[in-house]
Amino acid sequence: MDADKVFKALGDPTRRRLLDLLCERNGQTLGELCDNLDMARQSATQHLEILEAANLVSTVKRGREKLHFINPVPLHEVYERWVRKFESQRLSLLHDLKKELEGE
Amino acid sequence: MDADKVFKALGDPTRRRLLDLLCERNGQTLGELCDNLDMARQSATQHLEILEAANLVSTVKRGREKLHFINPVPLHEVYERWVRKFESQRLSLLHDLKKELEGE
DNA sequence: ATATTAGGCAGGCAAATACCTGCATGTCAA
DNA sequence: TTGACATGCAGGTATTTGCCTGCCTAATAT
Repeated sequence: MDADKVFKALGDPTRRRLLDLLCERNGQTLGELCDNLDMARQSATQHLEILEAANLVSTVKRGREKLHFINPVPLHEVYERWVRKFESQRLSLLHDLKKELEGE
Repeated sequence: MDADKVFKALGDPTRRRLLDLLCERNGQTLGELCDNLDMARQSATQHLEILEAANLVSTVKRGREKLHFINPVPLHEVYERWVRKFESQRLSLLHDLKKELEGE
């Protein structure tokens, strides 16, 4: 997994919206996704390309349509490698702050 | 929580590195953090400002030093609102794909 | 067969981003 | 008090990003 691509992909609200849309109904076409986006089709295409490069979305061609499927695996890996690590610090934050304010 | 600020903040590798550094040792000064970054001090400052605006880092002044503390709460909220939601789709992906390829 | 529809390709532009340098301020220590 | 050190402030620039328009191809429908 390319963590940088995943984080960059998630860094844009339009792309998170796309993932949301696919979460509501998986396998939507480009056109269907565009209907919910308020931007030109080509702009949406570029966002979907970024999501695909990050492996967050997979596509399948069916006739002249392109179907989009969400892939949650990279998100889980991001969580495992990044979020959990920082969560374990949670309880110690206030303690650290206090110690520092007291001049250690 | 401003989800957009958090995601944007996490979208840069330098800022993730900063969080990593603070995870190793909380409460580091700007100078200490810079020593591990290979960029000008002012660049690091800008990254830290973004992390602070996203509430991922809190700072305390002690004399002429500025101490930085990681705040894992927004990360947990991001996980709750975003990652878990998509994880629940995991098992259905292959099923959806199969269905679509068969022409539904 | 031809019109319509779904999507791809190429290029162009303005704003945001991630760097930088130079100078100013405030704190500590000799 | 004066020099060294930690950080803040103010631009300046090159690259990336997100959006667009215009045209092209391929598949379906009439």
